[in-house]
Amino acid sequence: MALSREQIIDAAMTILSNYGLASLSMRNLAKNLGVQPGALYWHVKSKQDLLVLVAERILATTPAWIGRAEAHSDRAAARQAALDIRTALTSVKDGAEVVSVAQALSPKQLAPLQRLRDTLPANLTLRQAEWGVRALTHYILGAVAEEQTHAELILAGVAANEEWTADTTEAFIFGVDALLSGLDALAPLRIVIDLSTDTQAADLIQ
Amino acid sequence: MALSREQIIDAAMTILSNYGLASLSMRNLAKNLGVQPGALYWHVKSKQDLLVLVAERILATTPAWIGRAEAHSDRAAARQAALDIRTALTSVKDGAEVVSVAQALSPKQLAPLQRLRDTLPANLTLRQAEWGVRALTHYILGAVAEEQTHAELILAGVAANEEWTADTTEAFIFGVDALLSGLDALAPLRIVIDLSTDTQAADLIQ
DNA sequence: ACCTGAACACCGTTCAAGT
DNA sequence: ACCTGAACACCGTTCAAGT
Repeated sequence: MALSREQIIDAAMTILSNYGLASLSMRNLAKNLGVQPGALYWHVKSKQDLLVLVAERILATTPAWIGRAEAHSDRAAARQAALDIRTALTSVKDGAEVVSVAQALSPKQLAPLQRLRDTLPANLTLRQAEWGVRALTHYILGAVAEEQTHAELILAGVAANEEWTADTTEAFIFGVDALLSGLDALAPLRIVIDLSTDTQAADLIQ
Repeated sequence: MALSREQIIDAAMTILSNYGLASLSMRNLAKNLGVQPGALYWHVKSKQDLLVLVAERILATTPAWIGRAEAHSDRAAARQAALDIRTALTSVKDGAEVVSVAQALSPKQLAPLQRLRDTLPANLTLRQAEWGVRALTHYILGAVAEEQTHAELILAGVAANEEWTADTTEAFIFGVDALLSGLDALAPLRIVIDLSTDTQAADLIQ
């Protein structure tokens, strides 16, 4: 049967889970699929292209919270969203790094991250909300990437298991809470105006 | 005259400035120095080793604020420190990515980042301060890396110059302020105790 | 439509041997 | 002490040619 794009992503995920990003080469991937390297390029434009697909797959295990208005502006929901993304990233070796690279290659292509916006304080400016999502995203990806590479260095016996390593979840949440609390504090005062009837005010908010 | 480690770092910085991280290979570096690739390995343990040295050089252009107690817990000082780090990173193509990689390879080796701690709220727990530095670091490196790769994509004509690109400094500061404000909010209440005379209290704080 | 074979232009690293 | 030459084991990507 003919090779498929989905098969390629599957094989990539397997390599990632077992050996990590360093082993995810097009040649090695082809070997695992019993195919010549060039064959992959009929299904996928480039390695960068593939990495974006893999990143989407990694984040796909994320629950479909949000997009639902009830979650909006709920601090607990935001914290939970961050934790869900974290577990998705942690489910595969070097997951955070893969997503980081993918997001650098094609920014804002990754829907689950963009959906963090709906959990942020509702009274943020549009620009502020955009900045807030990016700040949260940078924090999450950076923090989890550090967790993962540090954990792998320990497994390899290269690094010592320092004391701070232990409560990695607590540390993660601390950063998320700090960011969320700060976003709340920086948000403009909440002014109750019905924008559907007051179009002048709607303009002012940009 | 014999090659020196310093010369190698110089040449690496030149390549970085002119062509970016993708062009910084050991082989290309050797060619620029008029030397065989193997020669580099007498002065440097590995490419990873070199990247850490280059990262230190990039951050070395950072002013030697802090470490001075006056800066401690001053929000304006913290904001300025973050901005100084940002300009250091921006001074070289892919600077933020280089430092990110270096920091992933040998965490906490990079002094200027660690010195951010001295600008954080003084009443944070030791653990909290450590987490705070890491959160700030992740944010700074992530945000500046995005700025830089996005700017390079625009130069290459690959990406469109979207509207949000403009006030990149404003966006950066917004994130820093959010984080700092959040850290303030999460810090334990400030209790005025003279630890030099009250050793029991000193123990409690860990 | 889908893949092979083979090539092109690269990598990082090691190490005997030279000076 | 410092470097060359040459090799080892890899990369991503392209593309005529096959089926």
